Amino acid sequence: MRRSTLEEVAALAGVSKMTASRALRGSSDVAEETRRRVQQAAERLSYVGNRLALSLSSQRTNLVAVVVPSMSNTVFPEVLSGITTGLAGTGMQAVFGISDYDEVKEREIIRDMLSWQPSAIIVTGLDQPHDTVRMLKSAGIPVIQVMDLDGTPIDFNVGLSHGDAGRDMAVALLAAGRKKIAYVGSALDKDLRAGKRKAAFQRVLAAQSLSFVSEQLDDGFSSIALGKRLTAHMLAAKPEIDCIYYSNDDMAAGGLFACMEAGIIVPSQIVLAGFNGLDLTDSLPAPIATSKSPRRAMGEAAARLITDAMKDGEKSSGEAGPKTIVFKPPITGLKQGWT
Amino acid sequence: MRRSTLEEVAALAGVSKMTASRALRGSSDVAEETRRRVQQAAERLSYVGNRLALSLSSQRTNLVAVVVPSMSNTVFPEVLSGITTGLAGTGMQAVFGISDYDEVKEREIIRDMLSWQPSAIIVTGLDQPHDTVRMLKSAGIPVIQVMDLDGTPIDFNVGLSHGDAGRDMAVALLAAGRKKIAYVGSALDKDLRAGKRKAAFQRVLAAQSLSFVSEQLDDGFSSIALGKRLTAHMLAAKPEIDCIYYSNDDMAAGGLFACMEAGIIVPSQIVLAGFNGLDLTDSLPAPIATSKSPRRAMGEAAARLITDAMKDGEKSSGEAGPKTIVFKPPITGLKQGWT
DNA sequence: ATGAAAGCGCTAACAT
DNA sequence: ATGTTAGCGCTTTCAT
Repeated sequence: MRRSTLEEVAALAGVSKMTASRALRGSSDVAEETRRRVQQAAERLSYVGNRLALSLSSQRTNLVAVVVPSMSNTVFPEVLSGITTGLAGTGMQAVFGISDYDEVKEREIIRDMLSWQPSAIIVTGLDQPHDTVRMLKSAGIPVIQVMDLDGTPIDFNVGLSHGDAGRDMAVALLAAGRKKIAYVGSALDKDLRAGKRKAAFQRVLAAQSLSFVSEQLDDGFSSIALGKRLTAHMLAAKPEIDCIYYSNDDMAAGGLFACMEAGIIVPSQIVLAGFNGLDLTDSLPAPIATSKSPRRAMGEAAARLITDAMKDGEKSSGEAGPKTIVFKPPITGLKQGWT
Repeated sequence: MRRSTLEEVAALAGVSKMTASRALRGSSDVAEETRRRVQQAAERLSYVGNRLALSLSSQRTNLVAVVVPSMSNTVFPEVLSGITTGLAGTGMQAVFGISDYDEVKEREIIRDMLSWQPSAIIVTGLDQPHDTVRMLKSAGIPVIQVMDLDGTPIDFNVGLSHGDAGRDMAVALLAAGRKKIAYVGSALDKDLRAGKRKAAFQRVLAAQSLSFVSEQLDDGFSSIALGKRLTAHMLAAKPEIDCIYYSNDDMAAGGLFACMEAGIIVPSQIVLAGFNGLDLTDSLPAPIATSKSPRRAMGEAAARLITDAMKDGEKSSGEAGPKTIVFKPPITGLKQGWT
């Protein structure tokens, strides 16, 4: 069953294509009677409308391209969810792409997305290679970089400083009296933001003439299972550790389960700290410290930035709102007095 | 900076639009020298290509529309991930939409997706209302319904029987000697598949003249925190319960944490059972029973069905592979001898 | 191996 | 309030 076209609807309603178009889009100056006939015709034909033609003709797609590194880590779907929510009712629609933490794939996906002529594009992080940045710049649309602030944005920027997050957590753990701190992480070559947190954390330690008493790193992607395994290893080798900083909450939750199996009491014997503030962390049988990143809010903020930019574009007005939106993730799960 | 067009690339290379088009798409009959000149021109202009025009002209988008109910439950991003993986390298590209478990929203999103003229569409479940089904049918493209098998498919179907899953779990729990079984669930009016599992579970109980000794239901979406809260309530009221079936693993994991806080030993005192087989379930400090649904594999199977259908479409050949792909989720986390 | 003409389905801009 | 003309940027088809 071939899809019916506007022309067919118009013919059935006995009007011109143009009138049919106006009627269906709810233009004001169409006779009520005409509108009804057109709508009935469209209904009868199950008319759907061809947005390729619409967008090509009108020169705007109302598409927002979004590129994230992964769908496996809950964090990114949550951001996407926020973006979708923020875009709801604006006529804009998000389209998602996954880069698999791969710069080359990311470039190809961005190119691909740009070929659909989106009205704006949201990408993860600030660490795109030069040629990707060049491509983004020459697209001539608002570019929003989300989730990270540590770097030089192309255009708009929404996120949090992972350097600050790592630093703050180190300060908080030291303030809680922890001295023998270890690190457990994974895929740091791919997850650059986790690397920034770790580096900042280490800088704080170094300032106190301290360093990680042990490190467990793995190439695989972060997961509860991996965090559990690496932690079990580490605890077996270095039982004197009194604190572990993890690349994120998944790993830290796994660490908690490893401690429980080893009969090590959290947090009195050992404090565990992650990053993200996954919902999970509020329900665990023992507290783990974490930085609560507002994923959904970041997504919504990015969406808002775009809708605002579109409005400003229309009015061709001068100033276009703030270019950077800063979030500060609070630390939870860490109480004083655990010395 | 306005986006450059094929015409501009062609002009810069000193050839016609058509030759430039062929050169960029790697058509065989273009002089090597010409091809080089065109590619250089494209490079110089950061030419990206307009897929709206391409698709409008060529009458195919190579887009696969995918509609899922949510991004908050990890399960769906995993399916999307599988679809993306399965589509990689085929020239097809997935586009995602979220229905928020709302039939009306779902219809509008499907309509919207169809307006982009996708080459195929994947939707979640078999329970779309009539008018949505009608719309899908009249789209004239392959329709793949995923994640559920209990119902009448429109076209292709990939998934598992939630009825069977609920039944099998009931049988297994009874075989493990559990008698006082309770149910904890949420959003059953929206998550129809969880409802199917529960109903089938109850049928098994009824056949043994049993029924749930207690039920805790909630309107909110499933989460670890909610599972924990509802379980704590239930255990306080009915300490004699020796088994709880949950609407899914998130809820069950929360249930486990509630038991741990209450000092109730899992699984000896109480067996907890969920659904999905989240990665989490392999690492928890006590086992919870679950049906491992192969989310990623289901996504990949759906993708494969589509790529096969496209090939068959080309050859215009008769038979088009199996229309239904059945997955059987194994039960894990449940050992005999817990009587 | 290259080019010219026509058209994909729609809307913008200008009539009337 | 309705219609006409032109064209969005590309590919298809047919020439050469």
